[in-house]
Amino acid sequence: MKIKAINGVKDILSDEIVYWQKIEKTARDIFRRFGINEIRLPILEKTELFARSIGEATDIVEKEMYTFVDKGITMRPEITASLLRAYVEHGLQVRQPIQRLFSIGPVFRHERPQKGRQRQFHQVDVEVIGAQEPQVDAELMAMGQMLLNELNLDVSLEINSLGCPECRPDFRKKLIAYLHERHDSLCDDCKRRIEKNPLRVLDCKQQGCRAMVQEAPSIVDNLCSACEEHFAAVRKQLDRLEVSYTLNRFMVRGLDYYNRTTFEFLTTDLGAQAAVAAGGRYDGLVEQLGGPKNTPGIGFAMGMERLCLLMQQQEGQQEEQGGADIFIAALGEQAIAFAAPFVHQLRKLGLQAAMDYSNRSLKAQMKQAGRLKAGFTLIIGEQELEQGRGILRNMDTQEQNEFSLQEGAAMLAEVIAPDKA
RNA sequence: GUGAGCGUAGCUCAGCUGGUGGUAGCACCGGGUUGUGGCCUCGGAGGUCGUGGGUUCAAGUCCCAUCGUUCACCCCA
Repeated sequence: MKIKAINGVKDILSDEIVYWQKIEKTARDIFRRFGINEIRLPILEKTELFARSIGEATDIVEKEMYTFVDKGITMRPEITASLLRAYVEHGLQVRQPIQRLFSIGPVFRHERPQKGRQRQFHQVDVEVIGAQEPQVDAELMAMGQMLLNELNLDVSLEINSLGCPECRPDFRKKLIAYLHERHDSLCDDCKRRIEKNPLRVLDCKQQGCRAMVQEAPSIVDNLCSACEEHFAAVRKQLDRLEVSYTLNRFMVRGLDYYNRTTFEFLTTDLGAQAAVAAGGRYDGLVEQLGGPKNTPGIGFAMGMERLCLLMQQQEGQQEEQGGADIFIAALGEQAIAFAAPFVHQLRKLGLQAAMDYSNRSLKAQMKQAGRLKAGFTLIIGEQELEQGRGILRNMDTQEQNEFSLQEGAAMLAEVIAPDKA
């Protein structure tokens, strides 16, 4: 019985890794421009951290966490909580009142896997802690859009406001009352949601619920004046930054800590998994985790596997893996003995150099060189070794020249890759 | 947790109403080229048809179970 990877996790093989590297490289470059610094966080945290931040009654906490019950430790189902924990723990606010941080890594949720959804997946997470201005909300969305644009991805931005502890309870009551009146026309899931998470009904995919929800009271029409003002300013700023978006009055969040601005970057190309990035404001969460009072915050996370899928899917984008600078084909034990240190020297000089020790036929070695996408092949046989001259073949042009082995690796590097040597 | 589909070579898949598993494609190895890759050509290796039962003279094919997997629901990046 072969041992296979467990359900919901995936090996990322090297031909796919180019997409991951591109995402990370692009993200890091953009974060640099926006003054967002990296922070690396543990994957394991006290279970309580997630229960308190994400919410005891959320699906994530209730049934999706990988928890070592006997140790009270959980593998993070998201990054925001960990990042805020670190912020509070190290008192980062005293170094710089507004902290702009990002973190990249795996997160874990025990859900049934499907397209674009795994049990171990990876997020690029960005948080701006300590700034309450609506311009920050807009800036973050503009940055998200810039990032996705630079990855050549075609996505749309939807935004909404969820209000705050001032206005949401009233709206919630209003909505519950509305839903109760129409209880019979709701789907079974939504009947259940009325008490548990009434806002969720707004986001239901069932036709019947959808139609009914059109007439339902919407959050944006029931914001308190402070929230309304904030949201209006966010939208105004988005316009100034020329970020196009649509208002989705029915967008809600699955995590309890969100308030005011929420947003999602969506695609129609990933089946049921529309959101490639999502986030929102969480004023109050930092305080709730023991941090300074009235610390606002906002952030979002991007799903890396979803981005990878999209990159591969949209416009057949393909990332090419770079090839070797040179392959040394050595024929015979003596040539192999000579070539090995030569290859080592080339590597020291910064070139990607390769050879094969198994003394295979030249044909086989040429084939291998081709597979490695080598720019050049240096052929060293018994004869060449005796004469001190290798045959240097340009693999693209098929041109061949003699190369005097006495000239050494540095000269060879100069010839084949002057930019690297 | 719920529902549906699919498990045949490393990968992608044929295999009809049951009758000996395919010169299949890609990839791999070797020959054609006594020492030259990609293209071509010839050959080779690679499988207990997911597993366990059942029906049958006979099961990759039908039935049941089980495991795995995919998609969808729930939920979410």
